[in-house]
Amino acid sequence: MKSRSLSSANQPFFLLLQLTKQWRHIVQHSLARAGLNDATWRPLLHLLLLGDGVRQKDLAESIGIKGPSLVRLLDTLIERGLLTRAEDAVDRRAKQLFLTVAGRQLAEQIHSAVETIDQRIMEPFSAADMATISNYIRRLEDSLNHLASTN
Amino acid sequence: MKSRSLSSANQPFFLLLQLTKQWRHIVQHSLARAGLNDATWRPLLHLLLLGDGVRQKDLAESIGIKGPSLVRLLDTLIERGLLTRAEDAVDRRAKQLFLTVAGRQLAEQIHSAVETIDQRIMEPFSAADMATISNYIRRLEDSLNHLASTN
DNA sequence: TGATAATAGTTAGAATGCTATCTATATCTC
DNA sequence: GAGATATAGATAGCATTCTAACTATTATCA
Repeated sequence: MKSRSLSSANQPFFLLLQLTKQWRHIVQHSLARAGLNDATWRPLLHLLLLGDGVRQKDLAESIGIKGPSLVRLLDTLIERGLLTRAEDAVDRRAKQLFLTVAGRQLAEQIHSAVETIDQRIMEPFSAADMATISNYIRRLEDSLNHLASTN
Repeated sequence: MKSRSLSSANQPFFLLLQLTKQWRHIVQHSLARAGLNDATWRPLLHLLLLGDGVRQKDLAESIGIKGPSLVRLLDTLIERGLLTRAEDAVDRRAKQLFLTVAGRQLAEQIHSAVETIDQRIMEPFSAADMATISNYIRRLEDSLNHLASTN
């Protein structure tokens, strides 16, 4: 039995899957070298960017994960003294999140490390390239959303 | 404390992460509707495309996962009678993989479902768009590989 | 040719995501 | 304002991936 063409392996989404996997790998590696060797860096970074007092729901959405996935990560980070959970005075169902001093310091380091990586990766691309890429990503998003909504 | 700009959330890799997540979600959903509701579709599809007799190592690389991740998936698929593992006569460390009749039938269904999804997603894009996208993906790959190799 | 390296696959255990379900609180509608 | 519905977060359990360490076999080369 001869193998048929590997058509699907050349489809954009297959390649993008590989690409994003490698990007995460590089970030992990760089953070590990800076002594930040676990994967809870995303909540810290996004909390830094969103600002203190954000709710878990909004942090989860910013990171791109679901609420329950975030809970365990936060538990770990709180255990390590990097952030705190506090009841929201306005809505007692909700919790607000705050970086501790140590958490903020770490988040700054992460921010700088990730920014450096992204800059280095995008170095070979011109501003026009970047704009084109953003545009294609937006169009792909639209197409995916359309397909998802019409089933 | 005011929130600073959400710069990193607009970086291409963050967006690509979301994009690929959604793509996988759509594929899962479509396969589930066709009665193929588990996530072992990728080994079957890639085995179909690579052809019978492929080694586990090569299948893992084709899928984009590591060897140990594949082992359990294959165990499950073999248990369900969809494929078989056989010792390679030439290299007795290696195993060759073969689709059963049922496995091949299922793999054909998966192939057709995934192809349909990709076609529908890429429908709004011209051939020139596709070429441009492929080119950008290749350049991003190169840049990532370069960064990974030079640390 | 015999010691050392490398390679294919497996096993064990951890990390990180998900869905379904639960509790507590808030909002909406009649 | 009471009952129905919706929302924020937590918990439980499953799925998918990884790394590290192990076995068996093959390749290298001194």
